[in-house]
Amino acid sequence: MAPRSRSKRPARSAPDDSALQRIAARRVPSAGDARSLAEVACDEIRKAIREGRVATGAHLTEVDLAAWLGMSRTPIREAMRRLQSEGLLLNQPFRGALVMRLDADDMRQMFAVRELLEPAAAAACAVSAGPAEIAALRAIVDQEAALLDNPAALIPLNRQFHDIILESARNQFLSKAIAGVYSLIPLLGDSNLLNGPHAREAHAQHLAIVDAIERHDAARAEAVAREHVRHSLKTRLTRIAGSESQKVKEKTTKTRKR
Amino acid sequence: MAPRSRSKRPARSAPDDSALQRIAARRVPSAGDARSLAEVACDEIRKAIREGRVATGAHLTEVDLAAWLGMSRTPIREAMRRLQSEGLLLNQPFRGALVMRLDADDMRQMFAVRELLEPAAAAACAVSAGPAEIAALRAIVDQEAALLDNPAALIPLNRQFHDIILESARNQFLSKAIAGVYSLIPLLGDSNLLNGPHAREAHAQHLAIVDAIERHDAARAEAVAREHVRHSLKTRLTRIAGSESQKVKEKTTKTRKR
DNA sequence: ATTGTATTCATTGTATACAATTTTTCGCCC
DNA sequence: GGGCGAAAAATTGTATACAATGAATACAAT
Repeated sequence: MAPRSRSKRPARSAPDDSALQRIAARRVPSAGDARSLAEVACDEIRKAIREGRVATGAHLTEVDLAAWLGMSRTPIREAMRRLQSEGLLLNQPFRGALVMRLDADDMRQMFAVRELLEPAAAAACAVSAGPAEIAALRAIVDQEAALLDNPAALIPLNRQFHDIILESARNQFLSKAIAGVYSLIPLLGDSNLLNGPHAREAHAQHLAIVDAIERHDAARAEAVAREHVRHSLKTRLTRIAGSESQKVKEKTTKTRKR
Repeated sequence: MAPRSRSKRPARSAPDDSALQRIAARRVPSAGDARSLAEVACDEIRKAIREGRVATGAHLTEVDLAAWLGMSRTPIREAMRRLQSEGLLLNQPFRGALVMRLDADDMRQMFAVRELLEPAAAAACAVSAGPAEIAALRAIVDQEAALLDNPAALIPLNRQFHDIILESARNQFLSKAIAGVYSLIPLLGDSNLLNGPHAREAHAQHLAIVDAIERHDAARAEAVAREHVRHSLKTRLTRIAGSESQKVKEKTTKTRKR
């Protein structure tokens, strides 16, 4: 037990100097950050899943992840438990955790729930949104209009848009239910917004939703939101059908690591 | 296959022989139980909340719970994290976790979500339920009819009824969304089924739902399920209004400290 | 060769020590 | 008496050692 004098959390002795580890440590120690390692681990694993660095169906164990992120098993355990309860990981007792994989049927189930919840949120928002919230929504849609050819910028805007609607709906249970579904969207692969025509239609629907909310027309907001969800599912299913033939060769280029 | 040590989790050196600890340890060691202490802690804390042994708004710390249940902080931490993500506990950094308290407005929000999800589940069940599932539902409703004056027996039946419908709906995301809401119902206090007249109406509605499901009449199942949720909210709100005057003396269960 | 059994391995569960950070308390000066 | 700051207490975060258990494997007997 050497009395190591570790000043701060960030720069631990990391024999593993992979890029991921450094990204994790770069969380600006100056500000009153104080993020726990468990949170860091959670975000890193989420990001790795979202970016496809760990394939769906991959086998993750506590020791592997601990070595990978340069921390002990304790925060890793906590992160894995959280990701399991979110549904991103599937616990396989004594055999590691699997990165959840969703097939087309799962996707349809997910969108069936979104089709229930998101229109209800839009309707509730139309009822209770104040001027500030409407202005915020309008601002986002305006930014979208200017960035229609920049999918990378569109994605966070889209998230903000839906977050504001959810907040304005003023129903914590509705928010939590939708959040539970949203957290699994990364498992579906790339965002629909990378598809130009889809992004334009989505933007038009966002605009129609904001218009309806501004007029406090709950029925209209609900209807457009429902159409928005349906359109999103349709695009995804089309993409799946289109990439069906390419699936085979993708297998070969998959993770060669570990 | 049992020539080896049959000792499950050998009674750890527990200087604390509180009643709760023994109850936790008495989880039939004969079967292939193998429940982790974290699960035990989770269930014990849930039960204590449900039975009102810890008041809503109470302050729980890791060390207190660890001493209470006779285990180390590690499994307690895991249990608390789970309960926090379920929404039963609210984390107050460095001040312990609060047992969440729901007011009448929270209750309305919760039931608004139930009114979205449960009718959808009933409708989906009406579409996809097979003979076995319909028979199971019918059996439960029959048992209910015989136990209308025994609320304690009615409560698990009610839970089974809704669980079967949820399973038959064959949508894991819908199930998870509803489960997320159900887990907070203990925070609302005693079950509505303790109220005789309500129990009878609820039973009649269950019967109507099963009839609709058996005829695969999704619209009817959905409508009755919606009415079922609304009725449940109405009963709860009436009870709150009625017990409003008694709230003062409930304060006595607070924890004494310092 | 197959099957039953013992051994080893991999993985997870739990306890404990310690570090870090926050809240609280207490003494001090004004 | 009331702010102010430092020490103390309380609480949580993290690492690590070890125990327990499921899975895998080697090996012997038939």
